[in-house]
Amino acid sequence: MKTIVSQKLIQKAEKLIKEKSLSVTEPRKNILAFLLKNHGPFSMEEIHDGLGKKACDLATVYRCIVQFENSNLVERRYLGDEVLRYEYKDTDHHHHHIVCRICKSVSQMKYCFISEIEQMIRDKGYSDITHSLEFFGVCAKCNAKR
Amino acid sequence: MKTIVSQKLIQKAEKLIKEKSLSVTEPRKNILAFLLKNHGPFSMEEIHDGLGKKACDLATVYRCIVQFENSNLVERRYLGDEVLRYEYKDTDHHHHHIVCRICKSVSQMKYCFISEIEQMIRDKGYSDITHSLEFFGVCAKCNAKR
DNA sequence: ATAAATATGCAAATTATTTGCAAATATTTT
DNA sequence: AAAATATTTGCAAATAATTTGCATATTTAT
Repeated sequence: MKTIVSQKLIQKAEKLIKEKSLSVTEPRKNILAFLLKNHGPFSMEEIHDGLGKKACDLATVYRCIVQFENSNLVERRYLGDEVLRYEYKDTDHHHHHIVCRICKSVSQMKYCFISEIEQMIRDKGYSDITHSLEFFGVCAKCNAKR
Repeated sequence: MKTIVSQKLIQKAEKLIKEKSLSVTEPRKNILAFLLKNHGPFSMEEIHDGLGKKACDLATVYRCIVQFENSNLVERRYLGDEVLRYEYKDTDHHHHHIVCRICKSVSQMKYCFISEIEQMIRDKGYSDITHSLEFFGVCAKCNAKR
């Protein structure tokens, strides 16, 4: 997945990083540009590999991704195996994934109601469909405390 | 979360293990009985601790849980942190979870459409609600091969 | 341009998970 | 019911994933 990232994407990455008032460094620009170009989601290693000759240390990938996550630039995905993966969080394009249990291919899907979604997935030729759905929020007790 | 597990639950666990034609061992009975009694989901460590004096080796918990998962007795949950958790898979009670981002409390929820669900969660006093939804299946390409 | 603050690379530490193997337990066969 | 076979367990060691300390390099603020 080593891909050449255009100057344009590097600039967009830079802009996004600045908007979150993080310092703009080479590794951060490269990592974010990579995620802008390639949808993913990717594991830490895959991101590291994907940077190719621009590679920074793997520890730096970990540190950058954690920061991007905190800044809401990146979101973490869990796809059923034990690996956590990360992708650029485009606020305008909320979506979910269809993961093949066998070949692990990942394709994207627009959001809609569950049963319609499952039908859609079936229409795409998938079988044995299951899903994982979890909600996160701040509970009443914690809301009362703040 | 050390709880006394009744003889009844041990027997139910035994029955379930037999039905999957796995050999019935003390650690397996105890682990499954614990999951029958306590909803969870729990991490490997939490399960291990939960067994209390009946504790087997932590490695055994790992091995048993993997087998239960393969046999569809247990399902794995990802709740947004980096820990994988496991719970008894009751085929009659498909459900999802609401996880508090702050206190990490977990409560259960019956399945329904997303927007209705989110309203329901809001009604329970949660705020800042997000969710994670992924689908898994066998893709058309892989289906063609088998 | 310089000073202060922050991030990086590298190596080492930590943590989570898996594995090999001998002993123990469970299942199957007689 | 006992013996033979197969499977599982505990323990310790290995592996893999993630995090950390710290000196150096880079970035931002002055």
